[in-house]
Amino acid sequence: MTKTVGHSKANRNARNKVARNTPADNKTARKKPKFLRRGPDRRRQIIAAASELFARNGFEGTSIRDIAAASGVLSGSLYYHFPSKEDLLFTVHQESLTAMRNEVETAIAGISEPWKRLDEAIAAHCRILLGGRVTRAILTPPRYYNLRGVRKLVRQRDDYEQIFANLIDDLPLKPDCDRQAFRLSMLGAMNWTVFWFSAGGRLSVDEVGRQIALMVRGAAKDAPSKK
Amino acid sequence: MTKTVGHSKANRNARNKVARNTPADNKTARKKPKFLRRGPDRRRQIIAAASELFARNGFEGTSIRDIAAASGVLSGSLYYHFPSKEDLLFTVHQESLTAMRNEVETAIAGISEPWKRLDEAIAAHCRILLGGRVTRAILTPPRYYNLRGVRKLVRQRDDYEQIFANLIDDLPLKPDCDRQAFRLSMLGAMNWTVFWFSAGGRLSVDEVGRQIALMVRGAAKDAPSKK
Amino acid sequence: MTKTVGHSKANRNARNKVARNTPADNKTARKKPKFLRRGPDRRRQIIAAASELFARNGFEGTSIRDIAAASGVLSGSLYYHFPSKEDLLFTVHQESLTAMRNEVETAIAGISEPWKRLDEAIAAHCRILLGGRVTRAILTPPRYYNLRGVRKLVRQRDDYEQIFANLIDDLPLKPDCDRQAFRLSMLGAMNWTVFWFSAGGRLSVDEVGRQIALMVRGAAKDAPSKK
Amino acid sequence: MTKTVGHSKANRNARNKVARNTPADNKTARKKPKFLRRGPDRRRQIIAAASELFARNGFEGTSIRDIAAASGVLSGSLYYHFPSKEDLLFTVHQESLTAMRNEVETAIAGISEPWKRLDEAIAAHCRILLGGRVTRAILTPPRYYNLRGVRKLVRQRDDYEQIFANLIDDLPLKPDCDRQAFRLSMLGAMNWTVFWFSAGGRLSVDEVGRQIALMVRGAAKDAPSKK
DNA sequence: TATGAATGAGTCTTCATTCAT
DNA sequence: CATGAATGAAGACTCATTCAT
Repeated sequence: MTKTVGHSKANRNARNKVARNTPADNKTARKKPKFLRRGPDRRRQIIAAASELFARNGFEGTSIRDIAAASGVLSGSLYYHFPSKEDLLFTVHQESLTAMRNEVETAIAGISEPWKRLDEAIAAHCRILLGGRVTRAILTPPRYYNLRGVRKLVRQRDDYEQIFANLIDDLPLKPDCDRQAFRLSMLGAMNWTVFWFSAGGRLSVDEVGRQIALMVRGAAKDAPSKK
Repeated sequence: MTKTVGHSKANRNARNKVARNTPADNKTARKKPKFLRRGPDRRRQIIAAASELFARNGFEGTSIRDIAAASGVLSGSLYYHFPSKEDLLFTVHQESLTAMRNEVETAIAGISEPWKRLDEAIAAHCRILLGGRVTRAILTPPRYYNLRGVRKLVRQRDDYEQIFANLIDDLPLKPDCDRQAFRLSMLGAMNWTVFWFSAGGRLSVDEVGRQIALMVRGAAKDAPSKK
Repeated sequence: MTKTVGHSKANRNARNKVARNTPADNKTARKKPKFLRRGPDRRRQIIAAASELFARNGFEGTSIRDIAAASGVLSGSLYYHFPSKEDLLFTVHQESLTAMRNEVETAIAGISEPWKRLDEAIAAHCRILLGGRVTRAILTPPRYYNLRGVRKLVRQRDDYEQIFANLIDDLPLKPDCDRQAFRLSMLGAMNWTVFWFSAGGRLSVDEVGRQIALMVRGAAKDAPSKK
Repeated sequence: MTKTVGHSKANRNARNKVARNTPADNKTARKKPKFLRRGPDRRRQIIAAASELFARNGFEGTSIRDIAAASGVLSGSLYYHFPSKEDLLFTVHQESLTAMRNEVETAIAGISEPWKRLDEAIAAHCRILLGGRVTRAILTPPRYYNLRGVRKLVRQRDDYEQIFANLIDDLPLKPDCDRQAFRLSMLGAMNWTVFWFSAGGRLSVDEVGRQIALMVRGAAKDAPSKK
């Protein structure tokens, strides 16, 4: 009944080093820039490849070799950069959430009208989500990984979603509207788009965001339409 | 070092009937209850177990052995009932969709007011979804299976969702509201609940449905509140 | 390095019963002819089906279920008639060899000229071999089965081939011709036909036999020797 | 009860070089000689082991684990060198055919008398066949593999056998001798030797070849025909 | 840093065999 | 006699991971 995941001896000990490997500190950790290293950053390449593959095929559906191939490396080499597949997932997550946070915070900066702020946040969230640069795993944190890892993951995600919680707190909503349910439903509507949106289809990314914002307005006390 | 997969503990409660047959007590309980679980019940048991596991862990995240163990059989025995894991998934899908269709159609039968019909449909969808009897896989058809199989799957799901399309067609919506986007967003809000709803939490299943219905009302031309 | 074949508990004990199950004594062993039993003889049906399948796909390439299906039974039922797959093979063998022996002995009966006798024996051997009623396994006794079984098999085959040894003994051959090598090469030429002969092709079964007889004549005393 | 597969004992002598790496002594000999068997030799070792095992036990009768064990590797490692068992078979085939072609072409080079050329070709074919370095599978292409693969196999084999067709074309044969049947029967006589020849027996490899050549001469124009 | 090669546990699946009915 | 259902060992293959070079 207990499923084991891999045989990752290095998981615990090695994770510490990398887990907080934000873009910030791999700038400092870079040593001996040999002439052999192509591209500006192998590590970035790997993250990008992993991000896309995880998003497309899921965590279990993506093999380390897939990621390696997409990064132009052999699978063994990945382990120089990341101690385990799970760690790579965590990093991808973190990067994704950071990117989303940036996008959303930038989008709402300087706007004060509450509904307008929400509109922009929704638009930003959809924009980055459907841009294909973030991982589907963000959205569906697999509950079955070892707990330590997932807790961190979930905490990060919750931190990000707190932005929306704050936005919603500022909204005048009908009294029987539960703000938590509202937030989660709204995020659901947005996140779900990854399963049906297709680039180049009838609806543009922007239009998708606009429609969700439109739908969500309804909970307002007086259901005001956008002006 | 082997990592354990978290939820393994949580499995117990959901499987009391079957749990007796785990490898652990094989040694003592063997041989006697073999023929007791015969008949078409076995098939149902397997479908139920698979449904739950697929829902919790995804298709790739669920092993045939997991399903077998949860059904009180050995892995080889599954193949007496289903020709392949994929086939099992398809069956689970079909059953899930049939169950959902029944629940929803029953719920809206005899109701004529369009918004009320939608309310009931939402409630029914959430009810069955969060009852744990349907598979997350319905919701996120993995694109990478063999195409023939998936096409069938997607067609079935689309057939089901057509119910909602029809419901929405009858709704008086604001002119700038795209009915397709509306439907997909609404389904997203509902389907996403499987990722955050927890039974016994603050919100009941019914309340969740009510809140989604509430949110969604906003897109109405005049945003009428429930009476 | 040691491969186990199945988990056939019943092999030894049960084999005794069946191993000498010639057509002769299953006529006596037949009891209670219920109205349910279709066809003259289930047992024969199974042997026929097995014979053809072994011949076409080899021993490992044929599953008990294949044989069962081809006999109109379920796999479990085969075990009423034969204690194991290997035993079935042995029976098939025996039947094949008996059939071949009959065919060959009939063909040469009443002929006295040694070369003519050989011609007829070759023709008969090819006839029955290419008639599809005997198993390829006769020809290539897999050396890796449990020794007891194979030894019996090989003995049977050698008994049959003794007919040819006798035929050859009567032949006036060149002094440097080794009669054993002659026999084995000739049998090789004949047996190999199963790998290339195709019914309905340019050459008839009879013609194939004739050509082999023709080729083989070369070893005659008065054939031209190497210079 | 588990049956052992006979020849397992006979494996030892043929595998002395590698046998050290069997599971048995893994415990003591581990970790040290890992990198010693690197390089393209591994590939050769695997091909050699596979060739022998396929020849002895057939394709279905040989497990990937058998081959791995005989190569001093674990089964998973084979897949680093060959993408599939079938692919390994194809490679073994190709190597075998190449080896045979070389041997035969070398043997007949510089000889002009047609019968003498055939004698040498037969000798060469038998020599390499009975040297144990080629696979029985060459000879009996199992018809049930995926068609694409088998077709390639068969084509290769036919290419090789074309050498003999050419040789035979130069032969003055009796008018009623079918040259195709002659070739196939002759090849049958040769190929069949793998089923009866035993090294160290009464007949040497060379003698076997000589005897087949002798037998085959019968089809010569001036050999005595049937009366 | 990267790679080639290996590892070993795990995956899905097949199959000979058993046995209660 | 036949069947439906199960068993469990083995099969081919995958994959995260390791490590000497």
